[in-house]
Amino acid sequence: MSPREYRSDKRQAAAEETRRRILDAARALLADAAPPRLSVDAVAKAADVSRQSVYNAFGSKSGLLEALFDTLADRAGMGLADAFTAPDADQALTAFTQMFCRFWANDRTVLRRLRGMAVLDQDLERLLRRRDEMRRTALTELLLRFTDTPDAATIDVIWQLTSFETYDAIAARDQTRTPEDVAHVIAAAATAVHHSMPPT
Amino acid sequence: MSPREYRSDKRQAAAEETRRRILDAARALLADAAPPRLSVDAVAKAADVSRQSVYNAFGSKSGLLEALFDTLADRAGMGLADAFTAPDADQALTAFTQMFCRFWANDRTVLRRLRGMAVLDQDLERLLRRRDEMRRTALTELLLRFTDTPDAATIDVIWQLTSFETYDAIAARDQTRTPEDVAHVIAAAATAVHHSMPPT
DNA sequence: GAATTCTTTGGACAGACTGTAAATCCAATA
DNA sequence: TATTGGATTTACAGTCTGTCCAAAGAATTC
Repeated sequence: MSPREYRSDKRQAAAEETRRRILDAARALLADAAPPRLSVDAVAKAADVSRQSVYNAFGSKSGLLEALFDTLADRAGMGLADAFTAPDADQALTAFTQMFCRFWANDRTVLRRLRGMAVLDQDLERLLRRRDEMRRTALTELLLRFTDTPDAATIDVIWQLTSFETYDAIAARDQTRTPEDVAHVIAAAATAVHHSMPPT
Repeated sequence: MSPREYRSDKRQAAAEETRRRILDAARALLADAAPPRLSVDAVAKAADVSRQSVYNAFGSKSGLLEALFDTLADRAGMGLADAFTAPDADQALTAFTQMFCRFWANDRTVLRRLRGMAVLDQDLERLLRRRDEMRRTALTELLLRFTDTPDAATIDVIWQLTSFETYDAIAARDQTRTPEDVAHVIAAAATAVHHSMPPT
């Protein structure tokens, strides 16, 4: 009748381990060259785990994709210190851009596919939107350090310039460009737009 | 043995008609608020046509999506005359931007979903890439009228600024903006980037 | 050691979807 | 009237998601 008190570290650690294995397998599959579609079955096989365990750990395919995106996205936003300690707006914008381009470059294929899948998956879509929104608030804060009332339209444009879509498109245009090159191109555009900002 | 010479206008017209009906139904479904997924069955039902007819007319679901995108995209590129007769680069870029924004605004939801599906559909992906490439060559030609050797990186950025992704993101940020407002915001950014173009 | 709890596994199943095939119907045409 | 292209109907194979359940394995508590 009265339930026993259970507090296990080994079991919890093991569960975390399989979670991690599944996420790793999913990431590897999505990063692979030709994945026509990502099935839960394929992920389970790649992680050497039963299909049921995937549902056990993440509830659904959407849950798995959301968790995967979160693990990738959590790494972003970490290195924004450079941008926020820059002495002027140009250097701040450049640091901001570089930071995100590094992040986009890291898991480019995976991110592109996740974003594609989000179009058909409302939960995932909401998650991505929330993350993009975080980038925008960070950008707004950044510009507030150098401008009293930054123009909303300008922020929107720079926000879009620092998006994954822009990085992916520019990087795809010229395969010889390194992520740093792409960041440089985007940062130049961002500062140009910023300089043309109308006075309020 | 010898096949009759059949040249029917009525039959061909009827076939065209069902094709059109199917495309219309698919577009309507994709434009609808909450389409969790677009199945061939749903399209057939909405077009009041058998599922087999869809395969008859388009071969596969990919074929249907490609045809749908083509009918939408063919309307673009029509109204570029304004841009190519503009007296200076700024007006040309503005006309160019407005033209595409009008197009993006027309079938915004459908385009967004088609682009999402393209991530999981190689044929569709190739088609979209080809269309985007056409926009880039048009843009290059346009800038060649006012600049001897336009900077490749600058073109890439303006190309991205006039993309559907940029339009969609900027329009989504502020629902009160009309398509013309969005075009204005983007055109301002494009001209700013163009002005900052490094001399060659 | 024995009971208890959590996790994983395997199999089976319903339901939705894509794509193919064969038989049939219908209207336009020769 | 016989023929033909297109549309319909029905059936089927195969894949995928998501759920249920019974059983096994392992760690933890008593």
